[in-house]
Amino acid sequence: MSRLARIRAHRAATLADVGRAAGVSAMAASAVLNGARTSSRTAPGTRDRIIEAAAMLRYRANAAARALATRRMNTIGIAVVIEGGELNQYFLEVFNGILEGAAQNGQTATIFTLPDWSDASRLASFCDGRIDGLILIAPLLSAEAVKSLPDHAPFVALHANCPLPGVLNLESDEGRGAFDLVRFLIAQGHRRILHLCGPPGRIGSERRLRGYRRALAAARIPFDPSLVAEAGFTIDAGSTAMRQWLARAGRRNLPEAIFCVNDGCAVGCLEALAQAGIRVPADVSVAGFDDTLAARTTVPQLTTVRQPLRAMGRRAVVELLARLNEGPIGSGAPPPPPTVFPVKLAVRASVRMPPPGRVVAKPDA
Amino acid sequence: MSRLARIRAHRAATLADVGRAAGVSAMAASAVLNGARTSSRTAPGTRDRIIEAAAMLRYRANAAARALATRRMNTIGIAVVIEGGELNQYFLEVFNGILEGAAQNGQTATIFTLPDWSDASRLASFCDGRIDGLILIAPLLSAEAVKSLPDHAPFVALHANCPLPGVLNLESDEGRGAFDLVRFLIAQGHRRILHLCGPPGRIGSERRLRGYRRALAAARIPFDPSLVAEAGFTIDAGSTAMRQWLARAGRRNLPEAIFCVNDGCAVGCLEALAQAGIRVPADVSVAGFDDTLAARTTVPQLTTVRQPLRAMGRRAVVELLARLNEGPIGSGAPPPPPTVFPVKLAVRASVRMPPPGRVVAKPDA
DNA sequence: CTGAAAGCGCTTACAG
DNA sequence: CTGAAAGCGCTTACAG
Repeated sequence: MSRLARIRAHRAATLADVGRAAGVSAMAASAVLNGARTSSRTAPGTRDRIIEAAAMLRYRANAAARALATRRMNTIGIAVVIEGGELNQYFLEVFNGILEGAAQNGQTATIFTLPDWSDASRLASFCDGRIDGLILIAPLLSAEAVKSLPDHAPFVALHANCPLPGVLNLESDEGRGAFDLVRFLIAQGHRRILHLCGPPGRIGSERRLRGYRRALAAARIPFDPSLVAEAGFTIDAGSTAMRQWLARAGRRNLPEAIFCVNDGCAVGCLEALAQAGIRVPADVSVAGFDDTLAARTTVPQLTTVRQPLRAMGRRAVVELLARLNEGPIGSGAPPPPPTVFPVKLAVRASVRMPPPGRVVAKPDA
Repeated sequence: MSRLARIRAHRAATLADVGRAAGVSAMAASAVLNGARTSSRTAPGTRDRIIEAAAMLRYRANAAARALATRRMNTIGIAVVIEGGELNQYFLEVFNGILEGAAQNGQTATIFTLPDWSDASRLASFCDGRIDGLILIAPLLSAEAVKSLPDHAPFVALHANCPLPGVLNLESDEGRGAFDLVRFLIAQGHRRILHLCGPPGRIGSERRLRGYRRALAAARIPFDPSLVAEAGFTIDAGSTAMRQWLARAGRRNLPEAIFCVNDGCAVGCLEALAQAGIRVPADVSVAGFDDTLAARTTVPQLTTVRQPLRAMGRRAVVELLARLNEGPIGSGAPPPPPTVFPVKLAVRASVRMPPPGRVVAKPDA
């Protein structure tokens, strides 16, 4: 196809076009423009002519052709479930990290959204050459389902619900975070602490609940089952659960503090409290978990537990690329040991501080 | 390569593998498995054998090879600037819409993040076959810069700062939204209305400011330049601007209402007011713009102007695909007329309602 | 230092 | 109804 015809058809210039313009073969052009290894094999004069021709024609190597030849698309896939039709804030933070990591490594990221995790074959269908590997965001997959996934693309998971064969799992020390947070609430003088917890069967829910119970035990505060109410990870879940709890327990039995399973839940909780005319933190302290953007957009801002979600996203990319370069591991392999990221208390205005001068008993002294 | 060797190398099965297993040519397999047009050209028995073989081998058409042959990757690119290292809430809403639209049309989406809009050649480098077209999110590009973009991939913009040659621009009726919002504030009895505005030179800032001024004029309220303070589109910008305004004007000169250029700015404004011990809406009403998630995570929730950001994201996908199928338009073409989406007032608790029974003068009666 | 050849895995006319 | 051939645009050995 002539250059003119190509322009008519609005096609991008090819290596052959560049070669022709520079009076060399497409191959020589390839070596100069894209070859890392053989970049010095070309004579300087030829080299310059090729580079000039490429610039003039605005040559860009076609990614599909290159991928076909090299078996690398330089694209990372991200599989995430959209709940309630919305990407949540947790994902936004992780995603920021993944994008950073990808950019640093010359990769781009493609998103695959799923209605739920029930259909593992949809995951398999993503591994068709569009991506080199896949990051699973908080997957609710069984080990069995993972075995049916193709083994020519590596997988890395963030906050997987259970160990997955051959899939590296990045998690954070949620139990510790919940423990530290509740211990902090106790240190502020609170003893009657309501926990709006997540759905059962979710590892995140369970770890946070266990951290709550351990902190109570450490302070010798007896566990009161009526102070645990099932909510969930969304704003709606938080506001509904809080409203129901208030209706049941009555306003006179207000807890001193509320530990919500995540920031979204805490936002809903704040909403329900505001509607009931209950002030935060004057009447009751509220805390969340995750330290997503939502924790800084509430007024008062939320005391919460910071998960290093961006760092985890970046790390997921690095691990994926490492696996890609190592070659396949095989889904018959045992789950690699998870990588656990530390968490950190983020103290903000939603928790009432003890009045100055008042001596507060150390919870675990 | 034999099937065994392929397994060893962890390669996916190819059309040739499927053909071999079914005793037909790769071509026949292609017609059955991927051919839309010629799906009935194959004899039923052959057909079944091919389908069975494909299932057994877990065949997936290689996307890179298919893209090379068809010139379609079935992937949409999204170009967005990350400010302050973070994707903002505006983008999250638009992105949700794009993902929905993409999923409905069998497309996936790839994100390209930019540090700023100064380097149009980076945009060009995305159009290398990885994507079929590009959606520009709030681009700050000159018409000149757009002319240097390749014309073998279509572009669609959301909230472009100026008309872009050959690029469809989706915008919303921001001026009208600001007018309606400020008229509403006036209808609630407010006359002294502070506007925390956006940076100059940004079309969004200017349209909102103009809407504000038109609403004042319609109610015969004289424009007071000391009631406009430059803030910006972020939480920090809002809180800084509000703090400075309070320091300058003094607490005795509090406005009756504050119209913030967007929700993020309003969150910052609420923060500054809370720190100063000023109650919302008892002491002052506050309103935002955009109706992002942040508008529902503040206490009290924000009165704001709803932009149909998700619908706009979905539409961007549809328009892009339409252009893709029509064939190229050429960057010499004049900017197509923009598509303007309607906006809608979202009334929430952050604006004080007039006491019941009190008669409020209609602002434009 | 340079080019002709083969191959990546698919699709699209074109023959039979 | 089915297959052999050519081509998409690149890279990777292999000759000269």
